[in-house]
Order: sequence, then structure tokens, then C-alpha cells
Amino acid sequence: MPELPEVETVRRGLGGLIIGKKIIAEAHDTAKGFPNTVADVAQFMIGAKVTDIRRRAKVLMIDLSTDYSLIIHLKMTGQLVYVDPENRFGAGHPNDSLVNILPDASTRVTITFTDGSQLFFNDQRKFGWVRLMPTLEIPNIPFMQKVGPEPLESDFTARQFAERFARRGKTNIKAALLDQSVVAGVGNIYADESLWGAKIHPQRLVASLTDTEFTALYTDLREVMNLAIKKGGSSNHTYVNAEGKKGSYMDFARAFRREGLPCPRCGATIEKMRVAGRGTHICPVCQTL
DNA sequence: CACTTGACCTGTCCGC
DNA sequence: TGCGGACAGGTCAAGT
Repeated sequence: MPELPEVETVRRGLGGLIIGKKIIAEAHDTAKGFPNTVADVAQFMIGAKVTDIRRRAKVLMIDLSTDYSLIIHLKMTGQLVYVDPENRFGAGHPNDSLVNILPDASTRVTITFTDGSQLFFNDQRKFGWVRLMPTLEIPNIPFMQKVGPEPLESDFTARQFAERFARRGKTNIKAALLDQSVVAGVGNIYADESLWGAKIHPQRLVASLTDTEFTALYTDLREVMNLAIKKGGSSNHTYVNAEGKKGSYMDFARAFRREGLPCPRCGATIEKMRVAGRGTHICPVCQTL
């Protein structure tokens, strides 16, 4: 699922498509995905205009003119896909092929705008969620209270990065990287890719890392995430952006899901193992314990 | 508190 | 071909 670069790609794409549009209808799967009451939707969502789209960690916020926001987590298989039957993207564009397909079995929420265009929240595994709440209350939810700093902010330094890990000295670096309270937005793909870049074995204890290694990890994590944003994210399975397009970062991946293939740096065979309960990819020569 | 593991769901792939 | 089990981009609630 979407990690920081994928969610950021969706945010940027959606911004140009729905900011300023007015919501005329909302429908959702009652089993899962949109827990708000009918009354709240009627009062704070229907008739509201989209004023902004923001991201914090892997969470998206669609701000409305009612001072309420839709707060959305895509988790593993969530998608936010925009479709406009009146204004197609052009012949052959992946979005156009979705016009007559969505909603489908994975659609949990459908938002319709006054111009007839629609935004679909699809989520095959149903781990994701969408919630309508007052914009000012978003910072109070537990996730926002504990989530760590944004790693791509220009004022986020290597020293701050290293200091965030002090609390997690006795676990391995992969588990700590995935911990959203340490640094925001890192998931399985970019954990593996940045550890490969910094030549750090994922099972190394955090407390054993040197300043030089933390700096390398900081630098590589930012490089890899910035590149992924440029490439529109990574698409292994279900991920697509707001226009229904897949990202191409996987064409550039050096370790993630490359088991059996040569390490681009030394030629050794990339191996797959299990660390912190997650499939983990390493170069056994570049990354040692 | 920090750390690990299982749970939440559905679909797909791989080996027998 | 069919079937069972493992696994998939994330987080949380439990356990130790």
C-alpha cells in the first residue's frame, strides 16, 4: 500500500482535480469504510466545497468549506480514484477505462460532485478508512498525536533523524524505520530501499548504528522517497493515483522484490528474509550484520 | 515504557 | 484442476 510517496502522489493529483468542486452526494458501504452518521454527512458534507487537500504521514485530508474534513487512510490496498464522464483524460488514458467500471466490488465510498464527476474510495482488503470530522479536531486523533516528523521537510536534519531513534535502541533498524512515531511515512518498500542504499542490514540493532550510518540512512531515505514521488510512486499490485495510473518507481527499485536478481551495486544475488514480521530484501554482501 | 506478535480482510500465487 | 497455506504497500491491541 501506499507509503508516503504514493499518498503524496495521490494528494498532488487530486488537488488539481477536485479543489473548488462542490459535493452533491455521498454513498458508502455500510459494512466498512465510512463510519459517520447520515446526519453529519447531510450537514457538513453535502453542499460543501473542497478547499484543500493535505497529507500528514500516510494520511490524506480533504478539507471542506464547512470546516469539516474527510480524513482518509489507504492502508494496504486503498485507492482514491477520480472519474469524470464528461471530461475524459484522452484516448488510451487508464482513467477513461474506469468510467464504466467504477464503482466495483472494492468501492467503499462514492462522492459525487455537482458537475457529475466522482471520487471513489476503493479498498479491497477493507483495512483503510474514511472519516468526516471537524478540521480543527484532526490533530487530536491518536495517530496525529504520536506520529513523528515528516522526513522530506527541508528543515528536518540528519541529526534530528538520528535522535528520533534513541527511544528504540533495542529493536532492529527495520522495525524502528517502520514505526510511524519515529519518522512519518516510511513503509516496507522504502525501508528496504533506503537500508540497501545505506548498506545497513535490516536486523542491525538500532543502538549499534554509528552517526555515519544514520546520516547515510537519512540521506538515502530522502533520496529514495523524492525519486519515488517523481516517478509517481510504486505500483506492485493495487496502487494507482487519482487518475487511475500506476507509478513507476518499481522500475528503479534496487532491492525491494528483487530477490534472485543481481544487486545493482556489487552483483551479488538479492535475498528475501523476514524481519519485523515483514518480507525484507537485502544484498547479503553489501548489508551485513 | 519498549518490544513482539497476532488480528483485521480479500485476492492471488505457489506447491502438492 | 483443486486445494491449502503463505503472503501482500499498515496499523492497532494485546501479550511479555
